[in-house]
Amino acid sequence: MDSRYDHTLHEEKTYQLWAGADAFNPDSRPSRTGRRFSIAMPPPNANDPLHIGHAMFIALEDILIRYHRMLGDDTLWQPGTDHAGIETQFVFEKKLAKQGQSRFNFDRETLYQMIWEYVQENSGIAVNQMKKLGASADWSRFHFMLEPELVETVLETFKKLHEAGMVYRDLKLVNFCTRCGTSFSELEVNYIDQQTPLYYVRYPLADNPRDHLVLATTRPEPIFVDTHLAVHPDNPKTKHLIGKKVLNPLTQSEMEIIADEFVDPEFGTGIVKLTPAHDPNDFEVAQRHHLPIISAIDTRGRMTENGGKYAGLKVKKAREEVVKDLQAAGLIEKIDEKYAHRIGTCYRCGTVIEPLPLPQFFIKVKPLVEPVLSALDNDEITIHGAGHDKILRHWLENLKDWNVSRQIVWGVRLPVWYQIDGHERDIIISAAARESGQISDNLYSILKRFSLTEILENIQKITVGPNVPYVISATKPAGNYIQETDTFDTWFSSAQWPFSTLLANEKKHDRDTATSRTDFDRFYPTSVMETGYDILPFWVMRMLMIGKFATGRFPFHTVYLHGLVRDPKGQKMSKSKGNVINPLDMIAKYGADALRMALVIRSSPGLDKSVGETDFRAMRNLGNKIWNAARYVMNAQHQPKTDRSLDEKVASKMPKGDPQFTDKISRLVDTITQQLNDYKIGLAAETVYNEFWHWFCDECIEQNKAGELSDEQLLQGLLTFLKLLHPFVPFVTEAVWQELRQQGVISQDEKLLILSSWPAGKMK
RNA sequence: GGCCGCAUAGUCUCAGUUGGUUAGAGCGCUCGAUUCACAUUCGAGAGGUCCCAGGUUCGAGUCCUGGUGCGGCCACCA
Repeated sequence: MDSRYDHTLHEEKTYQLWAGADAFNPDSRPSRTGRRFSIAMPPPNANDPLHIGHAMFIALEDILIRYHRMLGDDTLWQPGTDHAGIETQFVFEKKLAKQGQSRFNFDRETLYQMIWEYVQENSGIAVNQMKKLGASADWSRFHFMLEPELVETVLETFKKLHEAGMVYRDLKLVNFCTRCGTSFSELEVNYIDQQTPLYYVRYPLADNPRDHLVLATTRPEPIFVDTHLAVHPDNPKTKHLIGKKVLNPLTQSEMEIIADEFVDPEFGTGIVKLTPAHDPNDFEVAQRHHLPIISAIDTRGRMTENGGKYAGLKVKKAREEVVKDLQAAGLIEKIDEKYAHRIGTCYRCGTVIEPLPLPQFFIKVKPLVEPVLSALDNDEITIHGAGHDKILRHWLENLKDWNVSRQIVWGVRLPVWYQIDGHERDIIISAAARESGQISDNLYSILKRFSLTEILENIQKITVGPNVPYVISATKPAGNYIQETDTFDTWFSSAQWPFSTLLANEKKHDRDTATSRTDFDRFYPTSVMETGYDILPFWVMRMLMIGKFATGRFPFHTVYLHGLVRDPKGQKMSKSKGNVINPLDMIAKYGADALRMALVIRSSPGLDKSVGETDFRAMRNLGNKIWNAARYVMNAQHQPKTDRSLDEKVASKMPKGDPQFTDKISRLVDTITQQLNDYKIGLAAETVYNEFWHWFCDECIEQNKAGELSDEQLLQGLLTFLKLLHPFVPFVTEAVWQELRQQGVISQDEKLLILSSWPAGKMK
C-alpha cells in the first residue's frame, strides 16, 4: 500500500466495483430486517451540469441510503431528471437567439422535438456527475419526467382532480411575463423595492369640467380603458362623490364613482382609479360591482387596440406619452418622483410582471391543503429544518388557487380539448405558416385558407375564449376538437414524482416478480424527502397536497431540508461575485469523499452551510488518515511483536481483550446509530470524525504500539470504524476494505463494504 | 407591518444530543517533535462576558420574558 491515499486511483474503480455487483439495486438482495427505506431523488434539470447544491443533496441522501442498506432494509434510492419547463425552454431560446432564430420560427411540435433532442444530448452529464459523487442510486430504475409512463400518471391525476370538481377554467388576472411569454403562479413572482413616480392626475367633473378631482396613480398608461373611480363608503371627505360622474382625462368619456371598502381613505387623495384588467385589487372590485374588464396591455407588453393613439406602444413608452399628453392638457397636479413602491418581477428573467386577464386552468387548493395542515397538527409529518415547518404552515394557510397553465411548449400538454363547432370565432390560432410566415387569426377566418389538418400541423398556440366548452381527456375525443396548447406548470408534474416514478417502474420493467409486489406497493410512501428549503413551497408542499389526493397517502412523513451552500465568508455563491465552487474541480483535486464530508460535517437541517477549499483539504486529510490507520493495523497483524516479553505481559493482563475498549466502541455505535435515526447527519459525521481521529488513531493505535491494546481488538476497531465511516466517505473506506481482503486480513466472504452489515451496539 | 430563523474561540466557518463534570471541531496562530501508519503527521500552548437584561431551577450555552443586531419568508394598496 502506498503511504498516501490517492483518490484518483480508487474512486472510479470502486464505483465500477459496486455497479458491477449490482449493489444499488434492491432486487439483488433480500431484506434482512423486513423494513423498507426509500428516497425519491429530487430530479435535477436534465440539461444542467451539477452545482455544489446538488453535491449537498447527493451527499446527504447517499449517507441515509448507505446506512439503511447496511442495516439490511429493503433500500431504494429512486433517481431521475426533470424537464424543468420554463428553465429549459428559456435556455434553449437563448441558444436559438444566438443562431438568429426564435421560437416563433417553429411550430409547436417541431420546437418540442428540438428541445427534446437538446435535452437528450446533455442528459448523460448530470447522471455521470452524480456517479462521480458516489451516488448509490438504482440507475436501472432511472426516469425522465417527460417519459410517456410518467406523463400518463400526470394526466390521470389531472383527470381525477377534474372529476372531483377541483379543476376550473377561469378568466383571472394572472402573473404574466411578457419576455418569457408565459404566466406564472404566485410563487414565481419576485417582489423588489423600487422608487417610481406617483402621478397626481386631475379628473374633470362631468357636470362642471372646470372643476376636478385629483387622485394618485403609479400607472397612468391604461387610463384610457378606465370606466370607474372608487372611494371608501365611510370616508367623510369623499362620501358626497359616490354616484357622481367625472370625465376620463384621456378619452373624455364619463366615469362613475363607486364605493368600495378596499379603498384606503388615508392614501393619496382617498380616490382610486379602477383598472380591472391590470390590477388584482381592481379586478376583484370589478367582479363585486360587475364592472367591465377592458384590456389595455397585451401578452407582449404592448398597448392594445383599445389604446387609440397609444396602441402598439410598449408600456414604458406609453406611460411617457400619456404623462406628456396629460401635462399638456394641464391635468397633472404634481408628481412625487420618489415614491417607494414594490414591484413584481419574473423570477426567471427579472422583467416586470404584468397582471393580465387570461383564461387559465386552476386547481382548487383548499381541499388539498386541509389534509396537510391537519397532518402537521397531528405530527403525522415531521419537518427537520430550523422553523421551516412554520413557513410551510404559513404558505398552506394563505395559498391561492393554483394556476397550472403555462404558455410554453416544453412540458406536459394539458389534456384539454375545445369544441370547435360553433366556436370558430372564439378560437385564435397562431401558426408558423410555411410561406406566409407567422399568422394569427381566429379559426373561422383561417379555415377559409387552410384545412384543419394543415392548421394542426403548423400550430404554435391557441387562445380560446372563456366560454368555449371543453373536455378533459388523455386522448382526442370523437368529433371536432382542438387541443389546448398550454402545458402544465413544471411543479404539477414534479409534485407527483414520488409515485409517478414508482408506478413507471412497474409499467416498464415488471419489478420484483418473485414476491409479486409492485414497486409502488413495495416502496410507497417513501421514507424521507430530502431537499433544499428554497423549494419548500414549490415542491415539498405540492407533493404533500397532490400525493395525498392522488394516492390516498402522503408521499413521505419525514422531510429533511438542507440549507444553501455558501462561500467561506458565508456569502451566497454567484457568478457575478466569482465565488462559485465547482464540485467537479473539487472532486478532481480532493476527491468525492472530501467534498461530501466537507459539505455534510456539522451541517444542520434548515441552516446554510459555508465551505471553502480549506475544508475540502481537511477532509481529504481524513481519507489519508483512514488509509494509514489501515496500513498500520495490517502491518500489526502480519508482524508479531519483536518484544515477546511485552506481548506476554499484555496477554496476561488482558486475556480477553480490554473491556473498556469494547464498551466504548459499542457505545459509539449506539451514538452514531441514534444520530442517524434522528436525522442528525451533520452531528453524526462530526462524531465519527472526532472519535476515529482523536480516539482511535491518537489513543488506541498508540496504546497498541505500547502493547496496551491487542492487535485483534485494534482490527475489530478498524472494521467497525470503516463501517461507521462508510456512508460518509464511501470510496476510501471501500478501497481500504478491498485491501484488507486482498491481504487476507478479513474473510473473502466479506466481498463489499457497501453490502456489509451495520455494526451492532448495545441498544436494541 | 405580520411571521420565522440566527447570535458560542481570532474581524473566520460552525457543532453542542433530555437542563448536569473543566464548553468543542475545522481553518488560522505560537512553540516544539519526527527514519518508528500518516509532514495530507504528532505533541504542547495561546485564544471564550456562550449578544444584552431579567426570570425559572440545586444547577442555564441549553428553558421562559423583554431588548439589540443580522438574515429569510410573506403582506403591504391606486
